[in-house]
Amino acid sequence: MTTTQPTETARTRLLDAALRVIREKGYHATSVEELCSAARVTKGAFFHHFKSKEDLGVAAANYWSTMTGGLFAGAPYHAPDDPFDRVMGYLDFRAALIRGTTAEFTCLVGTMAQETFLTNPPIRDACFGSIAGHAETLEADLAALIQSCGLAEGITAKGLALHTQVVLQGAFILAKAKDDPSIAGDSIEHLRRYFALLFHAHKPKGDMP
Amino acid sequence: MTTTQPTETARTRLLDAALRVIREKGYHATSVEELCSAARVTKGAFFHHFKSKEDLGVAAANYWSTMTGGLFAGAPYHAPDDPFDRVMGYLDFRAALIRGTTAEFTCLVGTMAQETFLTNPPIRDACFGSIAGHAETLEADLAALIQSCGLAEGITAKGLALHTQVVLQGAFILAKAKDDPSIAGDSIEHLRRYFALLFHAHKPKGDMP
DNA sequence: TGACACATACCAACTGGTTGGTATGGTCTC
DNA sequence: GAGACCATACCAACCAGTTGGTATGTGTCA
Repeated sequence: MTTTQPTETARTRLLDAALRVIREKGYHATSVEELCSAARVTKGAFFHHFKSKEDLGVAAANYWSTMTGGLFAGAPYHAPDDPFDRVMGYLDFRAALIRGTTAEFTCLVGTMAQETFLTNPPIRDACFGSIAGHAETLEADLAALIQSCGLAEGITAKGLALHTQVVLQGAFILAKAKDDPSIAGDSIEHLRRYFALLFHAHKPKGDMP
Repeated sequence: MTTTQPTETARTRLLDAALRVIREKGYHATSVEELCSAARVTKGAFFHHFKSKEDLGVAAANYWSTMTGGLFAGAPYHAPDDPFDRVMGYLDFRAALIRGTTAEFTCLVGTMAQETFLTNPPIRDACFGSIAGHAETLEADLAALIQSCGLAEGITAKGLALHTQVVLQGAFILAKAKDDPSIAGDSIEHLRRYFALLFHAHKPKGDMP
C-alpha cells in the first residue's frame, strides 16, 4: 500500500467505460478511440492492456461477471429459510434494479452476445459464461424448491434458472425497443406468477394494472 | 406481367439481403457495400433506393413485418374454435419455426432494436412497431381466452401478448449466446406451461427432459 | 548502498484500409 | 426526351492497430 500503483487504473477505467458505453451503443458501434476518451486514456494504453478490441470485449464480459456477482452475492434475498421466498426475493431484487436509464439497468452480456454470436465467438462464449454462471446462483434455490414441492414433470432447476434469464433478457429487449422500462417489470411479474402457480403454495405478491 | 419491371428488383434484393446479413452480423457490423454485394447490386443502386443506411434499417424492419405478417396470417393455428387451442397452437408454431441456423430462425427486429435503441431511434421505433404489431395478432385470441376463463387479477391480453414476445426474444438471445437452439424451445415450453396453469383447463402438451 | 538491467505503464503520431455517402454519366422505358 | 434506374469513380472521415519512444518502477549483484 506504500507504493503508488498506477497499475490497473487505466485498465480498470477502460473496463468501466466499456460497461457504460457498450451498453449504450453496442459493441460494434463503440470505437476504441471512444472508449479511450471515455476512460481518459490514450490508444497506446488501450493496446497495452488489451491485444485487440475483441480481447477487451471478452475482458468486459468477465468484468461484468465480477461486478454483478458481487452485487447479487451481497443482496438480501438469500436470507429466508423457505427456498420459495428466496426465489421470489430474487425476482423482487431484479425488479428493483430496473430504474434509471435503459442503458443503466440492462445487461451488458445480453447486448454483446446478440451482436457477436457469429462475428466474435470468443466474446459470445464469455457472455454465455456470464449468464450461465449467474443462473447457477439461482439453481440451488430452485432445486431445493422443486424438491420441497415434489415437482417432477420434466422441470429441472437448471432449466428454470435459464428460463428466468430468458425472461429477463427478453424484458430488456422490449424495454429498449419500446423505450419504456415498465414493460420489463410487467414480464418479471408474469414470471413471478408462473413460479407461484408452479409451486402453488403462494400467490403473486402485488396486483398490477 | 407483360412488361419487364426492373423496378423493385434491386430494392427487394437489397431488403432480402438485409434480412439475411443483418440477422447474421447485426446492423452496425453490416456495411453498405456488403449488403450491395450480397444483393448483387452496386452502391449507386443502394443510394438510389435508400437515402441512408438508417433509412434501409427502417425499411428492413417494415419489410420484416410484411414478410412475417404473411407467414403468421397463413399459419394453421387460427383454425380451432377454442381460443386456448389457438394460443397454444401459436406457441407450437413458434416452436416449429426454430430450425436451421440460429441466424435463420431469430428475429431481425429484436436484433436491430438492441443495437439501435440509442444510436438510431427511427430504426428502434420501426422495430418496436413490428413487435407490437405482431403481438396484436395474438391479443384477440388472448382476450377471448381471458374472458372465457373469467380471469381478472390484473392480467390483460395486451400484457400477456407482450410477455409472449419477451419470452421469444429472450429465448433467441440465449440461443445465440449458448449457440444452441434447444434452449429456445425449452423456454417456449415453460411459457406453454404458464398459460396452461393460468387458464387451468389444460396441461402442457409434451413432457420434456 | 548504489548502479545497472530489465519490465511495466503509458503516450503522441502515424498507417493502411474501410466506412457511409456523393457526383456524374449512361441506359432503358414510357 | 424526361425521368426512373443503375453503374463507375471518387471522397473525406473514421477505423483498428502499430510505431518509436518516455517515465517509472523492481529485482539483483558488487
